[in-house]
Amino acid sequence: MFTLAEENYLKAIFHLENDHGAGVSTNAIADKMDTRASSVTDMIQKLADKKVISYQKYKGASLTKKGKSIAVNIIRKHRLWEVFLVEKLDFQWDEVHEIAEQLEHIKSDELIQRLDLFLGNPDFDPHGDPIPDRNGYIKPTEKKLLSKLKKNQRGICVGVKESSATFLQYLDTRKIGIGSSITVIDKEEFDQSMTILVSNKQFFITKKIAENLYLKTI
Amino acid sequence: MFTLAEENYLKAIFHLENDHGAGVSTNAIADKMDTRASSVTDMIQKLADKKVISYQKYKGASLTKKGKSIAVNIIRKHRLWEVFLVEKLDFQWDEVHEIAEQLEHIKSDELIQRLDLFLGNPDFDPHGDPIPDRNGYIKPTEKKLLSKLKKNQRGICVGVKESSATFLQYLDTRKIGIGSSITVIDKEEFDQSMTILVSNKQFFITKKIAENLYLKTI
DNA sequence: CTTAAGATTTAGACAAGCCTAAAAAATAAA
DNA sequence: TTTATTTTTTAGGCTTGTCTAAATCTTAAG
Repeated sequence: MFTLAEENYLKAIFHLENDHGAGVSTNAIADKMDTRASSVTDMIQKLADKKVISYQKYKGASLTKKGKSIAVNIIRKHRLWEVFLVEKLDFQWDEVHEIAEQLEHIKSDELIQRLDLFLGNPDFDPHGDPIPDRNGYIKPTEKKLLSKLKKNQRGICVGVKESSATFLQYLDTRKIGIGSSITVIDKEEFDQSMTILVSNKQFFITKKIAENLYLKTI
Repeated sequence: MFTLAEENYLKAIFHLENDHGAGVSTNAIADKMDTRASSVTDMIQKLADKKVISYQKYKGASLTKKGKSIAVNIIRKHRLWEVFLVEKLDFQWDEVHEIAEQLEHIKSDELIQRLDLFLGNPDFDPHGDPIPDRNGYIKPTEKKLLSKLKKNQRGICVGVKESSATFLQYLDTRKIGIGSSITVIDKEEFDQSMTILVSNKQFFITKKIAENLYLKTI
């Protein structure tokens, strides 16, 4: 059995490997977990002893099969709970992350199986992230960052990369959500900023925003 | 904010005070928490510092107003989650206690308020225990232990005192649940055992069973 | 190739919660 | 009321997960 702290480290390492390729540095983990590098070293040594990551001094860490399976299961729980909070309890999509961070650590396979059924076996969470199935399989989705689109291309918003409350609220005020159609009206070479069209309104967005919106191009 | 361990101590002290009157002994808490008396001493000193219990060396502990309010809130959460598990996820009443022990520590007032609404503001949990309202108010219920009934008296089962899985499963096999009509056919002076009638079947039950079933007499 | 900068690890400390063993206080028994 | 028993507390230690400061390794620069 794994402690809350261990589970959080595994989850963080999973996300880091997913975003920036295998082999995660101590500092990268410390950054993500908002803790000190020395604390990370302690923990990854423990996780290596438990065979959930492979690790060599000074060479970074990466999840073993077992570690990945644990991490994916936590993510599955997190995303299912988010669906519950939004679909059943009428929370807004920017309010659910923190609560799901707690709920994801509840230990009961039966509970998650039943929750999944109760929610109708959803494929995506409220932010468009895919929900791993019971075996840890994550359906691959072809999605592209808005920042990769060129002038005049368009797509449907299928997810967000960041899911901080502030970013989601930013999107809300501009009526951008999962399913929104987005067209690139103009793109500035210099700073990668864009003018986009969303439901007949034009918005100016920075590179940072465009790098956190996933689209399915059409 | 209170840690998981602190919350569990407060809950235990609340239940002990409820069952056996104010002023709870160190050993009683150690027993309930399945821990050592010395650990209890450590913790109640800490809780006293935090003003959630009043405590004098060698004299036992009792909850302050603040401590009681925290304990009742945890119990409220526990019971609401139990309703959710049984009503929405189709768990059996003997399967929910352990999961609710985890869920009761999730921190979000908004969550509980919405959960309460989603469940239709239930008054009782699946074991017949009253659910405290948002202000910590527990509706007083007139209920009597089956063990207090005399020969030929009858009542409706409104709750169980114990809610261990083994006891609840014992009741299930005899088709005894919330709402069952129970009549005392015979009561043995010597050992307080009883013969009872439940839905046209007679059962022999020991004193211990009778002391864990709450009835509303009619 | 040698040094400086940056990343990582080690060493030592601390708080929370638990433990065992021993001391002290309270209670029951003689 | 004095002794024996039980209860409770203290003392000291252990683990988990964190920290700071110092040491060590890696890498980038000259």
